[in-house]
Amino acid sequence: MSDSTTNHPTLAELRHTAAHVLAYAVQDLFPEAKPTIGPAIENGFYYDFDRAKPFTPEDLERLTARMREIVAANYPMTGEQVTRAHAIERFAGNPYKAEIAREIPEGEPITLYTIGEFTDLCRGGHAHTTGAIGGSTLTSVAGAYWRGKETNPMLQRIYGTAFPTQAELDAYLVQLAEAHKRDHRKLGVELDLFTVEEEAGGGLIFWHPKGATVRGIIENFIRDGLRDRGYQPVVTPHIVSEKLYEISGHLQNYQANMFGPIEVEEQRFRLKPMNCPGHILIFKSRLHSYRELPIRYSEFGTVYRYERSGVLHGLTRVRGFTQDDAHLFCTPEQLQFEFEQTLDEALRLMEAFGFTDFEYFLSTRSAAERGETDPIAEDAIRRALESHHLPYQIDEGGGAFYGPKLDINVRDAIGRKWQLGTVQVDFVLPGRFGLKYRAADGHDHTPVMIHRALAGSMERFFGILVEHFGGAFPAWLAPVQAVVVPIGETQLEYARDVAERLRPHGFRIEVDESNEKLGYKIRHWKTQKVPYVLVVGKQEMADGSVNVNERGSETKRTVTVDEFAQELRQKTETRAS
RNA sequence: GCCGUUGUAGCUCAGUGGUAGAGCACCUCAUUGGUAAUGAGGAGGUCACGGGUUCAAUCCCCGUCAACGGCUCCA
Repeated sequence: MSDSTTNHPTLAELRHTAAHVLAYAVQDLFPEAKPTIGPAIENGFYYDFDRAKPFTPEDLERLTARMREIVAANYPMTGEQVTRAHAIERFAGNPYKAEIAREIPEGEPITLYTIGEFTDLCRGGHAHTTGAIGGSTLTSVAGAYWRGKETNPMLQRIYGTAFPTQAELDAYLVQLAEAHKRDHRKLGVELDLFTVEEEAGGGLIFWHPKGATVRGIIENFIRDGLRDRGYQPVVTPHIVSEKLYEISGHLQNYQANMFGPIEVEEQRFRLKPMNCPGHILIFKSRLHSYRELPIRYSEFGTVYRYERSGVLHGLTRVRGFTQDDAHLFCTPEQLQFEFEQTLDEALRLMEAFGFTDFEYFLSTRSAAERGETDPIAEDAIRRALESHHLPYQIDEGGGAFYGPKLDINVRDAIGRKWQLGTVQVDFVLPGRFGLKYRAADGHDHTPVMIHRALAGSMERFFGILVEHFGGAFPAWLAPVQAVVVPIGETQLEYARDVAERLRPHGFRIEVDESNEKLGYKIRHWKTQKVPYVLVVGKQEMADGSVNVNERGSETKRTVTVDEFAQELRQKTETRAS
């Protein structure tokens, strides 16, 4: 790094500078706390301190006030290069800093940076002065292990964020509030979509009628795609003999994520953590000719994986979930085409659900796991990405234990990233299970497998959709598409009649039979984010119409029931947003 | 699992060492109201659970459980 401080700092440099400012403030107010490391991160920065007592929210307030003074003082950030011996001596009272100084490779410069009365061992990359920080705030405290290792001492981590201007900080805080409003856990309760029940245990999802309705629509969409691309449905058990997972390698490679054994009549069973072994057994149950390939088995397969209680989170990190899973068995020659078809289908799915911003990761197996087929598998993935002109990043060692994979991440409506689909190439499991097909040469050959889940898990996909749409599902997805609201009791029969005329079209229609005033009823359904409220009063009853109050629109219009049906049909068929 | 925070009505939250409150939601009655909250009444709580201190604990202390924020970001 040639220039370690700059007049036009990047956001990361600015935030790294803010981390120094925080450490300075901590040095002033809590001199006993030992600073360790404090990098910039995606949405701000943190700094870890070794201190016996945790920081309280009041401590954060005091620190924020002190940081403001340090920023206002506009201290210049000055750097100096020192010898290793000097650095180690300088931080003799701080074993963490001393450890870092000792570990800096020979030949790399060791630098100290100072603002005001605070000097830190630091690689550099800062704003020129503390005054460059226009807006900064501390957000939370958390425990964190030194260097992320559970066996190391726990430090106190303070999180914060910083921006060049106060206005940008304010905008960020507004975005945080927006994210909070869209939180699928909150909307899940408010819109009666799903719950996690304490009596049942964490990480297990109860889908209420409205959530299950949306899930059904998503599943139908996926099923249509599977049918069109020649997949066959299969169904496999949730619990099978442990022996199956010995053969597959899951017991050796995946045990930490599996629920423990269940013993029945001296046989050990396991809840399935993945669907592939089951699908493999179906493939293996009889001989296959090369003429049958590719064989594509699909299943909405529910799997159970052990996750530590502390990491469970709403619908996005759970212990039981259903994958839109499928396994393709093909010849090596067919691999490339099948992989590309799968990628096409993944893109069709995500675009239909309103995602436009994607990131692709090619995850390879770790050096220890790699075999001679890995380059072939990786090449298939790379060629598929390149033929689609899709940019991608490489995640080394992030692959499945049986092979490399392509992961697709999306950005939602407020810019957050989520991992959705995964497509994996597997030369390993077919061999382990002794899978064969009879080739044109009359000999048996081992097929190649593709594992793929495009939505990933129904739970996670649904949770992401809830946040993406902020609970306001487009008409084709909404659990209730329209509510017929009579103004007074005398229109109730007519309202029911309207609903009965719409339902045969397959529309999801409710009638508001409550004894409330019109304004109340409108408000209720608006807060429930129903796409259409159909108001019917004397006039509408007289001419067989409905007054359409559409979500997101101020204008009302009166149309016949048939006209409305046509409009809703059109929106549903085109999956209009 | 580990660190921190929080557990009071279905939800959001007040509150006190002397047996518990509001708003919304729910139920009943009146009202039949033309586009985001009609009025009145009612029901609803082992104050997360277990132990301790105290004449007395929802409140203080200890433990357990759960939820939430983190525990990947490397001077």
